[in-house]
Amino acid sequence: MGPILDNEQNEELKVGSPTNFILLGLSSLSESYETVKEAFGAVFQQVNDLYGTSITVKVQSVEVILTIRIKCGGDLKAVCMMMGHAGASSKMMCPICETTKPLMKSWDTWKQTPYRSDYVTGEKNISRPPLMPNLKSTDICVPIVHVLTGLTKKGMIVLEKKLMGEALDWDDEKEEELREASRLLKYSTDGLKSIRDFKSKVIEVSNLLINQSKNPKVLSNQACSKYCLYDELSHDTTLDWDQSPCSYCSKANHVLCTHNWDAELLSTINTDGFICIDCSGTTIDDLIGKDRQCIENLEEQENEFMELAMHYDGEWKLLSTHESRTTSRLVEELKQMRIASGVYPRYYYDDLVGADARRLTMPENAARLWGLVEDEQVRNFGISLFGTLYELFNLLTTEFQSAEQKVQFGYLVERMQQLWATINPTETVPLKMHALTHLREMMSREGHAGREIETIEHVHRCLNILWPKYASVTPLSHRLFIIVSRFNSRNSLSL
DNA sequence: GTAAATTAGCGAGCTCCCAC
DNA sequence: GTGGGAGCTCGCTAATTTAC
Repeated sequence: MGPILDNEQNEELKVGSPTNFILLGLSSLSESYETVKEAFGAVFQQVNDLYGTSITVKVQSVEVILTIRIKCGGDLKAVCMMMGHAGASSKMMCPICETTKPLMKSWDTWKQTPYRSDYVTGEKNISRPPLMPNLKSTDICVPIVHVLTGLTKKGMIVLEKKLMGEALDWDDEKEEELREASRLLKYSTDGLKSIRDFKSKVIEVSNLLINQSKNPKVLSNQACSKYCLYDELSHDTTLDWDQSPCSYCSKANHVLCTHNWDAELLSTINTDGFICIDCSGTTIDDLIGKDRQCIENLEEQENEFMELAMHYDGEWKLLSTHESRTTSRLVEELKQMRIASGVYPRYYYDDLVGADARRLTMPENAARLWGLVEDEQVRNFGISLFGTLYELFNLLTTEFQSAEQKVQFGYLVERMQQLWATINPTETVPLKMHALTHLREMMSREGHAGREIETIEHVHRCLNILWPKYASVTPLSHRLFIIVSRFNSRNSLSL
């Protein structure tokens, strides 16, 4: 809820600042009519009852009576929901006026926009009771930037379909070369990454093999004497084999084959917890079986290691042409390749359209885009269209208090609609273009206050970010308290 | 200078609703 | 039942920043 005061406090109010807003409620439910009504029905009822009532306030020490006005705003979907409207796809698609879709199919009739006089459930696509029935159609405000950016984007899509196919004369063969280069680049970068991963895998496997083969507890002296091919060496008296006493008795019957182990390695062996054959209750056959299993496991590990090593060799040979080329360099090479191609590939076009819609309102960008179009007349209209949008955005950054600024706003909206109709004479009028007409009237009537509605969209976005951020805070009432505290009485909101 | 981490932007896919 | 328009979320990618 945002109070907009027409007194000396006005100077401190910043358009679009959370300072102007008091958060009355918060819900993580879906934006459907039923859930919103269930969650906030009582609040809407109270606000609705305030409509048209009077309060006495002091303005410069003089008591004056003010009549409370209630304004409803948000994106078109939210406005439709508030007024019980069926939605933008319905026949009488506008929640503010009684225009119909058929009228929108012609640029000659689309401006017939008689305001709705009432909101009767079951009539004129009002499918549910309005959440605030006291509100009139003139109380509905449309978020300005929301509409303008939407139109910018929509305009680009329409123009893309109509004009770009003809405007860009590209070389399909060359484009395929670039696609191939992109695929190679991806393979190269993935390959370089896989080599890094492989190196760490080699280290991991090596450590595993060393650790496993270091375990002396596997081989008992008896088992070793039967199994090991170097039995005669296993009793080498130059080595002290009996350094591993049993944990439960004094026996130290652990022996290792000298073929595999030298004194230095033996000194690194940890024999803590060793249990002799007698105390462990195992048989010689058990131990031999265990030994065999151990050897097989070792062989499996070695085979895996060798396979990886061979794979590594193959990978490296394949990627040797990219030796010393880092990811960044490869990316840069591809960029240069694209530039050197000498055509306007779709990549270039994608970059242009993929940018923020607002960026396209800059005259130089509009000129850059329209420079691609051969048709001089279309180019001129296009530049004018985006130039007009640019001027509209600029006007919104002003105080927007003087009559001249309001007239200028109306003129720019009119000009934009004319240009749009000239460029897209056979296109159905987009809903946001229709909303622009209401927006023009609203800005003229409400002045700078009309822009406050835009803040609602900002608030919506901020809350969508804040809510999951505090998801772990319980109980729910505490979470709500934190979020509301962050929101109310702040000059700015940092997320 | 390079790699890792972070951030912003975009498109696919979704729901909802209505017209045909 | 199908298609279209509106807006939303999610995941991917590119751009940017930060760390080494």
